[in-house]
Amino acid sequence: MYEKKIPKDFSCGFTVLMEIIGGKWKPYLLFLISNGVRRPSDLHRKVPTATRRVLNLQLKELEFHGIIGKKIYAELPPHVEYYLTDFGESLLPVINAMDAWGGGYKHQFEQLMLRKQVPGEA
Amino acid sequence: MYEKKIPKDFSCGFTVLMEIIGGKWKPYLLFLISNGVRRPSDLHRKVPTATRRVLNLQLKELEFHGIIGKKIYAELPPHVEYYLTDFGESLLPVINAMDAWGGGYKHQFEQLMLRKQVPGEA
DNA sequence: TCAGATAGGGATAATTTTATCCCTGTAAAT
DNA sequence: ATTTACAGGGATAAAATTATCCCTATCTGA
Repeated sequence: MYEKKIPKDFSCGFTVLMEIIGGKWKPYLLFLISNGVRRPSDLHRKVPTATRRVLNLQLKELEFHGIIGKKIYAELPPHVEYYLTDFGESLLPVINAMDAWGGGYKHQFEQLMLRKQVPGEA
Repeated sequence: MYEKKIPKDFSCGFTVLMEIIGGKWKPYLLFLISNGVRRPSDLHRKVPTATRRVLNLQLKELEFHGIIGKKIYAELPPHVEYYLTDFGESLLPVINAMDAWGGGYKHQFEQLMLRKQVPGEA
């Protein structure tokens, strides 16, 4: 993936969690997969903003940690499907809690961000 | 802080949460502050790995979002104390849930990371 | 008077994460 | 025969985040 020069301290559970779901597209990919979007091309259609390349990288990391699994069908043209593992399922409540908290703050958050963008205005 | 070039989509609660606590030292700072470590210099002593500069930046962002507050005592030498706001308190359960999940996976995680480091070994 | 503690921040470098570009291969359809 | 859909990845650039270095100011104590 990428050889880190500054070692992280994984004695903290929080840091461990972040290592696993802390990629730009990972939480969204998990959401999609848990909602039945399984094939790489379908996932890409749902997240056209990201490149296939980038999605592949994030999927590979999720797979590395056993959050998702990958079924490769011996067909041509290629056919691949991702699925949430039981371990991955155990993550959903946590992600939902995070999303819920953030959702509650969203409105106020947007107000704040607006002020940041427009300090004096031209 | 830093003028971003690629706009983020904050319509998602998860993204909002990440914007708030997604800094390298922020969760740990929150933990410390919620446990009574209030003054900048004390926080730095607890996190000597980070520079005062960096801690200040992260603290400023937490303050910006109303997670923590700052009391400036009109004394010399300067005296500053941070505290968790009520809003910040509401974040603790979420952070705890995250930490708990990661803590449960920690052991297995360490095993995985070891293999990553030592593919074939010299 | 000089070191050390308090708190803060500008300028810039290093690190880490994402994005972009382009290439491989096969089968079905036009 | 050329295009399209499928899946995957190397090389490299850009963006974002952290880290490093150094300077300001005031008061206390040696």
